Amino acid sequence: MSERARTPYILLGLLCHEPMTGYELNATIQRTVGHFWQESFGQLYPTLKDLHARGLVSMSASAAGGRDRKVYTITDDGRAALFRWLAEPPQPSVVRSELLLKVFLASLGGVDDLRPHLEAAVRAANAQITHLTAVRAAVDAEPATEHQRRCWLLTVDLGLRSAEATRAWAERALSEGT
Amino acid sequence: MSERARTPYILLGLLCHEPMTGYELNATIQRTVGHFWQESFGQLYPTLKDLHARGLVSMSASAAGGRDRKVYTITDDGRAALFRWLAEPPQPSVVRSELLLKVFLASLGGVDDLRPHLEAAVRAANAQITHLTAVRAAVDAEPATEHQRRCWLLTVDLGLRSAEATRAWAERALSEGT
DNA sequence: CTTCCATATATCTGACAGATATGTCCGAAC
DNA sequence: GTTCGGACATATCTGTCAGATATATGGAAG
Repeated sequence: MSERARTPYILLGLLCHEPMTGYELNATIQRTVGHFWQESFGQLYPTLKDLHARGLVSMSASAAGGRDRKVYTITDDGRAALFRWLAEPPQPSVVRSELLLKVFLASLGGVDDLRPHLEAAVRAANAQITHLTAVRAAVDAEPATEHQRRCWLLTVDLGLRSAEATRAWAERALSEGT
Repeated sequence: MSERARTPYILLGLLCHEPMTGYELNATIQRTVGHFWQESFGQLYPTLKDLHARGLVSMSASAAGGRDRKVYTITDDGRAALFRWLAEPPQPSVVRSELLLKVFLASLGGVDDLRPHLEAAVRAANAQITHLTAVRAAVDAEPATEHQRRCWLLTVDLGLRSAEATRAWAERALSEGT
């Protein structure tokens, strides 16, 4: 686990609130930050193992009672590592838009191929707006401090603005498409 | 090279315009689609080798005259593969915003740590807007058809809208920050 | 009673970014 | 005239990560 890895920190961040299993961590990520952050089990489980080996989390396994279950709890070292990382300037995200690539390359094959892609983009943006509006409503229902809700709503807000910008762009491109 | 790989297609797309070396392909990518697509040499050179092995591009090496130089030209098979891919619906991009992750987790450590990150985001958005405005001006100077310019400008336009949305969001977050 | 879904863990493959290594050619400073 | 830096040019290696796959349990619906 080098400098660049970020999976450790989202896990440490969520474990600050309460101890969880890997499965629960994944579900929580999807529910709370799924609109701007994804994790996969292929990344999650090895990272938890590594975090445990480095003493940033502690683990309590309960194979008894049938179902496998490993509950992870953040340690003081883990909290320290997280806060150190949070203070560092965030690295710019690597963007790779397949939609825009196809728009750019559409100059090769005619705009007719492009229309379905733009229509799909409008539908996706609308779905995203619907989803984020529901998330925004859910945040208020969440048992959390006012400050926590404000930070969370901030992330939802940028998601909404981006989705709306994308929708407006795609609709304009469709109406202009000669 | 599986179904999911997209590096091959940007290379094929650019080689539709003119034969190029790997180095020139990288420079062209940065100049034309750098605002929404990046490539690295570690991905580019092996992909060109593979594309050649599969007969989607032809290669003409000229080690003579000192400097190494391999010029790649797209084949009919390459063009066919590209157009097949362009017709497929674009896969949604995986988003992973380190800035938003730190905003979300800021509920743990106080907003004071957040302000420098938001100020950096405003600066980055301004830089991006400046850059894309310059790109937009450069597109008109480019020797290309009207249709090509339209497709290209469309990608620049979404970049500008996104950057403006991000700037507005970050400025609002800063002014609201109690 | 079995089929389907949520819970739960784990590994493997392939895509990809970033770093590193190596070497040439050319123009400018010195 | 030579050395130094930057553009040109190729290539590989490491580590991060997404997605697919494998495996197994418990509970609810049918």
